[in-house]
Amino acid sequence: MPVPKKITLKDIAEKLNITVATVSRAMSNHPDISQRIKDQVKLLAETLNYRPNSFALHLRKQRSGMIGTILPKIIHYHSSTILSGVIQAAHDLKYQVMICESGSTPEEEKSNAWALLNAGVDGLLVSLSNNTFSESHFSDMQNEGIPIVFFDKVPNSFIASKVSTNDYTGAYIATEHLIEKGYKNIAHLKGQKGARNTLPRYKGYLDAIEKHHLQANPAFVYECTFCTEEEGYEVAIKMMKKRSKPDSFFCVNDETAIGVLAALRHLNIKVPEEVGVIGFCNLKAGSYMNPTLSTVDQAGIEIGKKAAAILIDMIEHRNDASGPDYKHTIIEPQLIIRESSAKAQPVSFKKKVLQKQPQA
Amino acid sequence: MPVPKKITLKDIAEKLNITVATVSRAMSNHPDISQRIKDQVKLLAETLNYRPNSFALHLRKQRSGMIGTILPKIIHYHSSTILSGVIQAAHDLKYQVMICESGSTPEEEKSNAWALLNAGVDGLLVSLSNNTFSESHFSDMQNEGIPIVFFDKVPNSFIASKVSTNDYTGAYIATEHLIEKGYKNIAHLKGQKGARNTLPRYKGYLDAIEKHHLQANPAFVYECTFCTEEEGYEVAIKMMKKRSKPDSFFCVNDETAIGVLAALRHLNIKVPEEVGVIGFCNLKAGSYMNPTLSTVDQAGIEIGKKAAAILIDMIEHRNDASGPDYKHTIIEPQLIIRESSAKAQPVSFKKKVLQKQPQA
DNA sequence: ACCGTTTACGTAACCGATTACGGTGGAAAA
DNA sequence: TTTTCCACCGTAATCGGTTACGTAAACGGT
Repeated sequence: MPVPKKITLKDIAEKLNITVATVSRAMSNHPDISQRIKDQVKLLAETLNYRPNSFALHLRKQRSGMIGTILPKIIHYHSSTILSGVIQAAHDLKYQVMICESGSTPEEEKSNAWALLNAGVDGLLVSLSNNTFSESHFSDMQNEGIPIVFFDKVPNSFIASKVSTNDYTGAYIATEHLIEKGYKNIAHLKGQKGARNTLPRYKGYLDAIEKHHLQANPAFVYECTFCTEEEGYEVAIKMMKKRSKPDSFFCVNDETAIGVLAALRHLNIKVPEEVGVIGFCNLKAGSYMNPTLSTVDQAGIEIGKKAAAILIDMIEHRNDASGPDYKHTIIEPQLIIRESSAKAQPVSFKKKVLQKQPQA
Repeated sequence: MPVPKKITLKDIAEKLNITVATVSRAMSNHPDISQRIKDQVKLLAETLNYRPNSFALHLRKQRSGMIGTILPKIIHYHSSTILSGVIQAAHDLKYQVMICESGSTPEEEKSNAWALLNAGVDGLLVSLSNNTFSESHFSDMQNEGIPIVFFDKVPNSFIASKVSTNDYTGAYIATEHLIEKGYKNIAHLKGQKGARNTLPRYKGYLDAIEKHHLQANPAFVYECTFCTEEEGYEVAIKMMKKRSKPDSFFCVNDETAIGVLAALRHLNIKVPEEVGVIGFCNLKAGSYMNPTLSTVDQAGIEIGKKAAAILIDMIEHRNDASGPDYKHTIIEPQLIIRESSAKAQPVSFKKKVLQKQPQA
């Protein structure tokens, strides 16, 4: 197929016997250009289907209006939710989004970052892989003046702009919710050893228990290896077959919580009457369960929107005199109470709550 | 912060008292350049952290190595799976992926397409929104020589390269599977009126029934409005309360199938012993159900990979003398048999199967 | 000594836009 | 009539690379 040659300003200029400069100015309504020429140019541009060459514009402006996004895996519900937020915010600000999957390896992550920069993105949005412990390549980029915002899975010590959910308070309110419902022996299925959110969630769990003067039982805490439904199932079966068993489960994610629900069903244990369960992530699947799964929602859309907005702000103010002030924006997660934790409240607690809110 | 000036070939040339042309050639190992100069240039480029300006390269080559992807919604599991496939294939071929969400409106779809082209993508990957009935804007682009591949939700009559799953055979094998399991009164929850896959799946369902000499019962066919779990639940409750009720359900998607499962559970009907259920999509949630949900897997990764590969092939051969041959690549879906349809086979059918495979 | 070839680099055009600066022609002011 | 000024458009530099073409020096052969 003879690809139709792309129309350039030069083509229009030649047909009208004027120069490209005049055409360019006519297109952008420059006051120096007569109305007659403007009309001619615009008409011809319209009929020829002229569209400016983006490559030339990018070269001239030294900006592309594109941001790059790197995340471990897209198919995770949480990831795609965040990505959706990124895209929405970016589009509102007239930016396009490029995307890479690091597949949880630091090497891919690094090569993806450079690939995106080589493709011409104005800035980078990065959700770290669980296996990334050195952020040196990102500091190189920062030193070169490339705007970077970390989101969701953010580095601990590395100084940069970050946006993430508060894993600690998420775990805290989930655990506290179970306590308020009257559960006293709360088990916790921890995340993997390396995972970034494992410790904050564990600490939130511990602190909520301590705050409410309950005893944390180390036998009720299990560190997951895979964080899958299968593992949740097996762990719950084991725990519930011991003599000293928990009366509720706070799980590091919804997958394991769903496994726990399956185990309890298998053991003919009533949820939430006998045992309560709460997860973390607000997977769609949780609302399909029987009973439906209580969980913690991480407001993925908000994380994505916020991160993109911050990045684009950095891009558009990168020449400002004042240095960049790196901030860590923390999005508060929200409790989603469904059936798996909806036990009737013990009377004592109802009283407490009423006392706290005298004019309920 | 004083953004460090980006190093260009000019900087290197000046420091070494040579011209940019020489530097350029030295960097690309041109035979005309002496080893001494090459060494000097490469060393300096390394120490100065030189990286070529992508905008200049794009302008020169008139190609960016980026492809644009438009899909209705990313958070759908099926969409993100396809997207993942697109990214994998694109990266293997050294392409980057830009992405837009059309949110199921033709206007967004159109503006997204132009926005991607204005951003400089070399080609377009499009999954149509359900509400897109006119593909005229895409034909404009095609006429301009812009490579476009439609995937997943593809247009019917519009002539272009397309990649999609075979909805017809997917429905056929799902229905046939139920028949082989001995179910005889198969209900079908159809998709929405407008949706692209509604009719093929309906036809696959009908043909499988006819092929096996069963009677299709119009009372067992329901056209969904929302295709949600709730709707599946309500429809199943209604159907199962009538005098003449189905003994199995083939649902247009897993959501409605999950709703049907919930309804049957509520009615204390045993699955799969009394009633069989099969969905379509292979959502993760289906494997969490009790009983686990049989379904049809659409091989999203394959769709994405194939579509990206075809598009990039079009991009890289767009100047070939022969015109583009638009092909419709059809990916065959796969039956995922789980508990919700795993009834013991009737003897007659076992015989049949054994007869068909004499040396089993 | 003369000429052709090779080696190794420079010159300049090009990709397609934007824009500072320069120039011309005509009308109004002096 | 000359000067001035403005309206209007052209010239050329620029962004940062690539590459066709030109050319100086060195080298070898006769």
